[in-house]
Amino acid sequence: MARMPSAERRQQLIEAAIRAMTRDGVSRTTTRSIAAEAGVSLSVFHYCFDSKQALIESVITAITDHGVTVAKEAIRPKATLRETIRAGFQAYWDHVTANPGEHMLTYELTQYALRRPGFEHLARRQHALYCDTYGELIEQLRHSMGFELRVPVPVLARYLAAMTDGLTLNFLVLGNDTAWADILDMITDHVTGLVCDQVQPAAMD
Amino acid sequence: MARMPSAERRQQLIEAAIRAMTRDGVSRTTTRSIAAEAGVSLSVFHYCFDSKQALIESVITAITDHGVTVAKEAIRPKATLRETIRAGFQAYWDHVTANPGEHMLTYELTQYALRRPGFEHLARRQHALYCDTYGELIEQLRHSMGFELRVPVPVLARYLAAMTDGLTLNFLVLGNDTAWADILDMITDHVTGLVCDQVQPAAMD
DNA sequence: GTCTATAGGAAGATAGAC
DNA sequence: GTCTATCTTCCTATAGAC
Repeated sequence: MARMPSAERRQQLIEAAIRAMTRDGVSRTTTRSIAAEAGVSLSVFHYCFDSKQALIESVITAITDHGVTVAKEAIRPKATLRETIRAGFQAYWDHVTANPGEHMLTYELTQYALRRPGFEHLARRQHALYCDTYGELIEQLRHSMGFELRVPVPVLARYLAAMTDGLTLNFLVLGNDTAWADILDMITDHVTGLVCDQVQPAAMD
Repeated sequence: MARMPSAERRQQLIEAAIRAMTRDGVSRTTTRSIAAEAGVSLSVFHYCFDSKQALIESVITAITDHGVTVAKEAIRPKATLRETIRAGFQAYWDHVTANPGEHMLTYELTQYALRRPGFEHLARRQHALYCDTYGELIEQLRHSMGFELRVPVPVLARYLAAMTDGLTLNFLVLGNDTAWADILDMITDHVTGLVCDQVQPAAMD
């Protein structure tokens, strides 16, 4: 194999690990299968990472950061607040249905982290970042569209992070057998009802 | 060790497996550790179960049925619909905070089942049962307290199953650092607002 | 930096005595 | 039914040549 700087090899191994874990599940993914997926030998793996745990730590960080990006891109201002919220939920949901393996992997890694002593902080960082991201998106909308909320922003943010997580897991288990659109409509109504308008709701920033 | 009928030994091993998995996590629980927890030798394990997977199948079934029981016991009619709903959420939440390991194990087993070919049906059964249980509880309340809903029962049931699941996972990761009571209040308001009264809301069956 | 080869251990499952 | 002992396989990690 061609020689390559360590940093690049590390990135290559992280991406290979994500592919292998998405395909086979975290518990069935071995250092050998990751090295094979990356097209390198086993000792190259251990040249770049001290241990399997060190690699997984990098994988969790990468997956978490990517998840935050996905959530942020789901919000695109529309004509009304309701449409903005509904479209945001839909964009997130489209990502889930289009990339079930990626979301499945996220859950697996959360539990992996919770179960390894010294790794709990990675799981906490992941969920805290999601809560913070929702909080930022709410504040952003609140300022651009001009409204107040009947509940504190952190409470709503925590609820949204947890609730979407639960819907996602439920979809991963039960699949597309249900009128998910009805559920997204219902939570849109709920969230929309939590705002008390201060200016014209149709006005954009 | 004392001789024992197979059925009893099987039950003993299932309970030992649940204790070991709750303590160590599913992936770190071995046939040896289960046998040790049950106080029997490794070959007794394989005398009672063809394989580790066969035992885990029994464990998943047991855990799922227990979870349904917990959910059903959370609902106890109160003076008003709102109080009934709020107390139901609280009872479920008290169970989560008092038995985090049990709920954690439930999530782990769901993923274990999703990842083993031929075991997906156990994960689906688990989540389908939860949805059905919520559906039954809703119908029961609807008849005893006399009201109609603005959304179809299966939609609300699916939402409640998924949402509580998400809140639980969020708690398991982030712990008790938040005003969870505010979130339970908020979802109580939401659900209460979904009913359109047909008779006196304070009347009990 | 990358390779081949192997150390060292732990896992699931089985054999055969009692 | 239960035991001890063992088979077989697969894993992480390392050693040492190139």
